[in-house]
Amino acid sequence: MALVSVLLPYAFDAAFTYEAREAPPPPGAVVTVPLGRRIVHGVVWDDAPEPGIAPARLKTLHAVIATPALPGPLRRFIDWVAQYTMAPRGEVLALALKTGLLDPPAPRAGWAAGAAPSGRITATRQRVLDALATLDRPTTAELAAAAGTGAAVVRGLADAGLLRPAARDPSVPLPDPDHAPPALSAAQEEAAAALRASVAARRFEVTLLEGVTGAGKTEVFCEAIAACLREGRQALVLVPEIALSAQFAARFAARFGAAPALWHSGLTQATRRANYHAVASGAAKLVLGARSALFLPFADPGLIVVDEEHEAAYKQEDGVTYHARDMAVVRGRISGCAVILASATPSLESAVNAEAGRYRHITLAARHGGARLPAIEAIDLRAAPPARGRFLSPVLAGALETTLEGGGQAMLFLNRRGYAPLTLCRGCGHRLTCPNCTAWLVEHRRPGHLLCHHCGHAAQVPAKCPDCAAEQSFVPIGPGVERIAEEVAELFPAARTILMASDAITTAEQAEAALRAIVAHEIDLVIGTQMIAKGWHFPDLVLVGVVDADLGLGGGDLRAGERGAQLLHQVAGRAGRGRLPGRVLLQTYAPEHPVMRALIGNDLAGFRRAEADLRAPGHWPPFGRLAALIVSADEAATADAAAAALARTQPRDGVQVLGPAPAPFAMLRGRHRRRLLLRAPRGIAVQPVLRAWLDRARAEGLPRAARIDIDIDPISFL
DNA sequence: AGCACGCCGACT
DNA sequence: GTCGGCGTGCTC
Repeated sequence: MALVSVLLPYAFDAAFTYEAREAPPPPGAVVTVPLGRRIVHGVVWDDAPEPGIAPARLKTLHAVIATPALPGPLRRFIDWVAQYTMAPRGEVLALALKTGLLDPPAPRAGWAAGAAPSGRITATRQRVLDALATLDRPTTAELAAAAGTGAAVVRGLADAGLLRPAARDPSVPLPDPDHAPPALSAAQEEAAAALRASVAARRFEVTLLEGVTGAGKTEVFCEAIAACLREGRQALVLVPEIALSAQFAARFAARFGAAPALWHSGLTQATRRANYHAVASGAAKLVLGARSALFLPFADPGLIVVDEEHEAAYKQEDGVTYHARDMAVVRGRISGCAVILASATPSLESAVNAEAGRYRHITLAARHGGARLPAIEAIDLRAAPPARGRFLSPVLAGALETTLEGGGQAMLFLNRRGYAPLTLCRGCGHRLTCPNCTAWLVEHRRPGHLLCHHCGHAAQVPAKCPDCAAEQSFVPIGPGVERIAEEVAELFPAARTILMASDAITTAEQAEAALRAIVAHEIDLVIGTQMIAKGWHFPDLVLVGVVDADLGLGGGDLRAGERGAQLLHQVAGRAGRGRLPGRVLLQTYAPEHPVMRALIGNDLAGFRRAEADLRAPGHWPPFGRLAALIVSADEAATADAAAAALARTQPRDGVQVLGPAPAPFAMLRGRHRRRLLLRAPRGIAVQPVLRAWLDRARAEGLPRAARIDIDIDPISFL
């Protein structure tokens, strides 16, 4: 009897061997197999079956599921991601194989012309029959809408035998590459031509598409998508967060005359299932999704676009820790298709790859449609400090006043949710911290409580200080966006404002409604966090004020400067996108900081070179590799013992180990954390080094109660 | 991921 | 005396 290898979507690295009674199903087939006393889903894998399994343990394949097989490139991608991230292969398979999606979506009840031409044909009934002739098995609602009548007429025709039920597979709208091609500038057209050629070459090639904010990158990569559609192949566009997907979906619908198939966690099960099968069959030609869309079973992928490729949100932090931008490149290589990385502020990784010739580099240096880049100035808070208890310097307040009086739209950016990031006792300086995490509790006035941003712990401000027993002694320190909104309401009571933060705007619909109100200029002043930095196009926005440009630049994080420059550049890019020139004011205590200088001088390329010069000598990424070992345990002593065991057994030749140190949040969600960092030159594969290290540590008594999480290419250092 | 087996606390 | 807590370990 034949043996088959089946990979199961659980934390197993090895495929299990089963016996097949009939001809074994080919690799990729989705099957059910017995596991313990359960029947579970799995996928026939490419590994050679293990012949040595004791016959008593060997079980028999249960069934082959009638669902699309996982294509070979996807299987190889899963294997690759697993070996790279050091996650068990089954855990990576679980990202692709979701049990609830396997059944094909139910056909939709539709109508076709009936056989019996009986019954009266009224004018309305005739309209329905005319509409029917132009549609493919429409549903009752579609048919009624097309005929401009109600469902009752359709029912009546069905009862009279003039319509018969005819089920229809859920159709996916077909995007048309020539639906509404935009007028491109000469620079855009040149870039578009290069990208079209890259897609048409039908082979792996990565292009870094760098364009200043407002340069029209989207129009340009839409030309690559059009080329892909003309080839009849599928295009995938990744966005860093789903808040952006609604805006993109609308733009694609306008450009291609059909909405893209969406893929993100916010979809209903029925939609996910329909889209999964449409992707697998190849019917969905344009897919817009979050990072998990990389694991969809594309039938014929021709292009992958990673928009805002520098975004940290592409890094999956829990479970399998992968960077979707890097994995998109791998997916493209394995699938043999073109990859486009688009950004106004490319990551140093991608910039270095482009410079080294591994990626093609296309730059759009000017804004589209004659709009100019905004003028960026620093406000030195040492020279022009805000009044006591205020956070807007007189210079910024004055600029806001001028803008608002002139009927202009303005934006205030502060990357901090809530009212105040810190609450402390006036008497003794006691700070309110989270009991589960090493973090301050952030005051939120809207629901009216303190909140831990790491574990969600909520609390009330205590009436008495737990340390010095002083009564009513707690005061909020520092601003969050809610506090800025309060200050703005006092300064400009007549201004129509909106507060955009993730706690206020949680759904795509809310984001869309806010976007509409701002574009319609029903809002004078937008106050927001990170959420307002990205992608939005507000044509009337002329002034952007950054409340705390220094925020996030300290703290010793490797990428703090790079991230700060990217974020501030993105925010600044919201200004002056329409006809009016934009102005950006950065409130800072360090106007001479390289990040401020790069922004004011509009010299991000120079900033990147300076960053590269800082990182290259020490083999810091992207000139070397990093891997983080996060040790966590219920007891601090256990975490310390495990960290010590890892330190004792650390690898020595050619690599360097930093730590152990308390992880920046030494306690998170009630677990004690320690971190070790492995740094290696670029040419060394860190995975084998880590594997050998863990083996040594286990042999030397690594406490079993400690958990070790591995993060290859860590980016956040939290 | 489940679902076992396996050793220590409050009940019919 | 038993029911049951969830800690480690195994599943072809």
